[in-house]
Formats: sequence, structure tokens, C-alpha cells
Amino acid sequence: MSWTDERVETLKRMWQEGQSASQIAKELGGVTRNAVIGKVHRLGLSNRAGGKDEEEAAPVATPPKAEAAAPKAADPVARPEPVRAAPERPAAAPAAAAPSNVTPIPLRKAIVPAGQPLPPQPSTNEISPEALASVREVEKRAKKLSLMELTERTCKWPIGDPATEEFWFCGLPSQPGKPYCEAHVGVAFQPMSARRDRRR
DNA sequence: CCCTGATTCGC
DNA sequence: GCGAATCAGG
Repeated sequence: MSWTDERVETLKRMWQEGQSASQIAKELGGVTRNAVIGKVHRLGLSNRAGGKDEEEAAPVATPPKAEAAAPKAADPVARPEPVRAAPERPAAAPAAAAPSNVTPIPLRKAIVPAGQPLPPQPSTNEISPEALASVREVEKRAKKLSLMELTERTCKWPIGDPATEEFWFCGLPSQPGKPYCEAHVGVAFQPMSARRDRRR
């Protein structure tokens, strides 16, 4: 693979978006994160700030510095449906084309509508007693990771109420190829037949 | 251990 | 110019 204009463009865009070198490498394919980093440096954009020819040493004013532990729990992750892995290849989905009226900025404190959906609190009557016990046990040992701390190898099972401080992700080692740890995989993935049988 | 970016240096 | 190896750090 070589650095075609197109690939370089993707590299620039993603780097500017704050994507990590490894993520960019995956996206591009055929290159390692080292290659990406190397290129980034050669292109002289190691400093993620500058867009074009920059010099503006924008005095990074780190003002307010929102309280670390305050309204933190208000993240866009509330949906019941488990966190998906990387979007991978949206292919023909120019999802990026945001309505020119919204600021593309980082994207953090999304406003949590009003009373929002609670995490996948599986209705107990549909889970096997063993799995349930196991889950409760495990949740005591949850690593309580924040959204940003999740990786492909951490359990992404949400615990608690996203609208409060009492919210985090399990974070225990996930099953290879699965988004959850063993215990959570147990309650997340159930054969249809099993569910049906358990019903009544 | 997983992951980050930074640097070096032979090719 | 390229990127593996290595370094430094979280």
C-alpha cells in the first residue's frame, strides 16, 4: 500500500478528528499504526490542532475545567441496545454530512433528554437463576469504566442509571469477539428457544 | 496487559 | 519517503 492522495486525505481527516493512529491504520488497511504515525510526522501534523498551514499557537485556554465528578454521567450512551463495536465501514454512508447548522465539535456531554431509558435491565423472569446470580456477583467487581475507557476487550455492559452518578460500564475482560464479559454474555445472548422455554 | 504517540534509522 | 523497532508513558 502506498500513500495515495486519497489515503493521505483520510489520514489527515481522521487525525484531525482525533482518531488514534491505530484506528486510522485499521481504517486504511495495509498499514500499521507506526506507518500512520510516521506519515503524520512527515506531513508535519503531529500537532492535532493546526488545520492548514498553522502557526497560531492558540494559547490553549483550559478555563472552567468542568468538575470532574459532577454531571458526568450524562453521556449519550443510554440506549438499551448494547454499545456496538466500531462502526467499521459505513461504506456508502456519508453520515458525516452534518446539517450545516450544528457545531461538529468534540461531542461529549450530550443532553440526556428527560427520563430516559434505563440500561438493559433484563427482566429477571427471563434470565436463568444461575446467570442472574453470576451477574450480580460480577457487577460488584465491575471495573466501573467510563465510556471513554472502553475498548474492544472490555465488557460494555452498562450498570446503573445514565442520568445519575451511579452509572458506569462493567469493564471486566470481555469474551473474545463479544462485547461483554462472560457473565453478561450470559444474559445478553440467549437462544430464542431458551427464552421461549423459560417463559412460563 | 492493553493502548497512546514520538523517535530513530536502515532501506 | 517509508515504516519496523524501539522508546516513553497511561
